Amino acid sequence: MMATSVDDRVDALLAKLGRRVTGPRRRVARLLAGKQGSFSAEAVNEELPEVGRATVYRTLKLLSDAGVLCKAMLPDGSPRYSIDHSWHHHHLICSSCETVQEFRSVELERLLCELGDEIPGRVLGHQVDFYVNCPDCLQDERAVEAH
Amino acid sequence: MMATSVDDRVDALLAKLGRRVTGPRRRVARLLAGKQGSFSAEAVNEELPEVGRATVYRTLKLLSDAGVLCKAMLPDGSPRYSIDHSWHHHHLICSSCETVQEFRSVELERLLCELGDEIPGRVLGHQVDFYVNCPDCLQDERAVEAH
DNA sequence: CAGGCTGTGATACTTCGTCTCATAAACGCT
DNA sequence: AGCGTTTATGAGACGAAGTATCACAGCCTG
Repeated sequence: MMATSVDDRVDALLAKLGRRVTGPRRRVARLLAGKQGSFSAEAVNEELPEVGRATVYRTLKLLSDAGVLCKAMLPDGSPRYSIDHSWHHHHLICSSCETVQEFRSVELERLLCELGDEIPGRVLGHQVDFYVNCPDCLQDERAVEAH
Repeated sequence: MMATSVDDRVDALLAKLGRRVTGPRRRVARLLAGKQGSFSAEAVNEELPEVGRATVYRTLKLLSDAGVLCKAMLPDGSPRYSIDHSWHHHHLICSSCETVQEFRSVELERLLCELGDEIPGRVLGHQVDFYVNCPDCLQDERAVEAH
């Protein structure tokens, strides 16, 4: 059944990590599975009053570390989580609605890799963010302009 | 005289912005002028106990907006300020000592610009961060390994 | 079912930044 | 220089976001 597939995947993930399968973790995972776009830790916390705040934060960190979630920073430094759909990607961050979208470019990746060789020291990773106004927000903007 | 050159530049900047030249602003600017590398707002605050916290934050924002300082985010989202030496640049962030360095590449800039055209919506800006272990930290690491 | 870990949740605490507001300082004008 | 307007300051309250603590619960193994 569909209803159990999320649980199954969470079970498998936790087993792989040697962590226990618990009610709160399932509840968080189920909520996330049903979410579109990006969300803040605090939003998750508010939507799950039956799960303690500490546990929400712990679980988000757990899932981030496991690569299920990915954490992006808004321009002001506040984190947003989103389901990690693809292995290595970058972000399109809407400055207006604060939504985060994934973005990929083979070319970009290749260039960044080349540049890494010229950088003194050891390169651990990189991050590219585009700050944008997403199509939806542009639409709204036009609607406002037209009264 | 050398002693007044920092003040002169701050005076000119503030005049250009239509802001007042005040003691606290001079004190912050003088401190920053003598700094190497990157620093947190709180560090500046601690080094200037005679300047109020709100004023330190306000002045850092002022100088950031004016392009004198530039604000980079550590992987955990905490901001670091550094003197902005060149107009458009990206960052090398050491995960170990948390130092931020400037980084520039014409090629990268061109590619990012091209990619911007393909992105749906309006692109406002972009940001590229490399997470590294800087040469100094690698040196220290080797020293530790060798007992 | 006993005993040990792991996980949980209430809550205190910390950190970082903003807001408020009475006071003080800067600056243009004369 | 003195005056009045405007802007800036600083003490402290406030708020948001995340972490630490710790007693207790519940899962798992033997």
